[in-house]
Amino acid sequence: MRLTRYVLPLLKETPAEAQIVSHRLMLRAGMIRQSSAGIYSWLPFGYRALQKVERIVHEEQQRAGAIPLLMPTIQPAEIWRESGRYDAYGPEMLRIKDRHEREMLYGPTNEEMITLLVRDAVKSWRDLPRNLYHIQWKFRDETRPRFGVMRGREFLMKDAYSFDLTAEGARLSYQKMFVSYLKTFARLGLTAVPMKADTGPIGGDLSHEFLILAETGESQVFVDSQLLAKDWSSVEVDYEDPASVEAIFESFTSAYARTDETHDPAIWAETPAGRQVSARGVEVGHIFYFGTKYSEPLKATAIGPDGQPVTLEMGSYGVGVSRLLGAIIEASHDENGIIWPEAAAPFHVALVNLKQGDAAVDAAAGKLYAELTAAGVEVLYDDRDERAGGKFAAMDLIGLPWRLTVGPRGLASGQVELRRRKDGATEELTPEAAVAKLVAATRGL
RNA sequence: CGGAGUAUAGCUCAGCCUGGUAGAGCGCUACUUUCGGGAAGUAGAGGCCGCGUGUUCGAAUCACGCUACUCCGACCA
Repeated sequence: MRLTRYVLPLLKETPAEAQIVSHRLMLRAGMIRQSSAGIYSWLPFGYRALQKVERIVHEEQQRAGAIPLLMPTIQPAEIWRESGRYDAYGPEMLRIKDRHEREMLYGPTNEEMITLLVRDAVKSWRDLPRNLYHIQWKFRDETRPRFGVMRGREFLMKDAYSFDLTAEGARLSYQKMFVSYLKTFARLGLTAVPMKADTGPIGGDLSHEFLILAETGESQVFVDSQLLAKDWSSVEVDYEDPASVEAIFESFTSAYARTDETHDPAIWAETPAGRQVSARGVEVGHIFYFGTKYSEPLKATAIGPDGQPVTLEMGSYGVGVSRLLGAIIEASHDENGIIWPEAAAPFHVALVNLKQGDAAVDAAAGKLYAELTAAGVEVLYDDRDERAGGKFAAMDLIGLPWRLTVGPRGLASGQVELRRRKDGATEELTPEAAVAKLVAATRGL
């Protein structure tokens, strides 16, 4: 993409409303603009990042056996009456009426809707287990939205729902999603620590929140450093093998990791003092096993092998996709701007033409742009007629993983400059070598 | 939902106390010089001063009402 043909409204100064760094940087980098409290437009650059994250979530869900579908944002009130949640949900639910005075709502979550779909579509134990998910906008009318997309009212969420014949089966479904979350967050360059969460009336140990450690996190967390020291980036699993899934689940849940909600000082004390890490965290995922809480009132059953109907065992699994964008930036930035993890970066490379209008530089940069693009590398080509300092500052702000600089000085000796955003590592190399290196570095993203 | 604030140019803000027809910096447009880490000059464009009512000869400024937004707290992917 040529910057002169793009829409990337960068802000030099920090907008007054932004309190935390990710919100400031998302506004300054031209990713989002607020529409009303807790509701945002995603500008082209932010939308690309959102799509990158979405794609990774899709891939890891499907790898774990979940099946994508798409349910509506607007739901009829009656299905919530059927589950008994319509009155219980409270003012967080945005309730609306259509022209026929029918009561509708903007979905804050989809348990009812998916349960009804599955009730009609799944009749036999042979059709189980199943896990269905979608990535869809949700609305929760929070009393106090804040922190940009970290706590919006409208937000993009991945929600998966598992259906099993038995509680043991549901446990495996739960563990598969658990592992899938580990892999999803790892691909995004994040360490999202699974923490024991409240299970409500169901009880048991099958609810976890995944939190990214960040100073601006909303929750206080307590974690055994041994858990943080694990290798998060190369979790290998065979989803077809329950023992493999279980082993990973066990290895990531054995050490102490809790938020202030479930924190128990007595148990915490059993963790050696030298390993006790207390920090702040941002919740980016939450998974539950809740048994027949919805299948019971909504009468979702399947005929078992013995010919008798069985009420389905359910779990639900959420990832705050739009929130993840904020969380990634909270976890990865410096004083100059965003530092995108490679997998989430809106573009792979910022190609900087230092002397727009100079025939030799234009030609060299244009050739690099064409070759990289043809090779599948996503390039944002800064072909604006700006001074070097302004371009560098802008590119630092938007934080693409690589910056390839072409200028008359280097070109005189046949060199271009390749700089890595995350550590500033810089090298001079030929344009051909730069293309080769970038193609190799971005392969498989 | 309790408490506290804010609303003036695209952004950051001044002006309001003490009423007299709208300001700065950045950004934007044109030109000149400059040009490898946010350059300088000159000339421009850009405002129902959140909305309404009232007071007044006259309201960005005073009074009342409303709306939106932000912050602190209680709650949430």
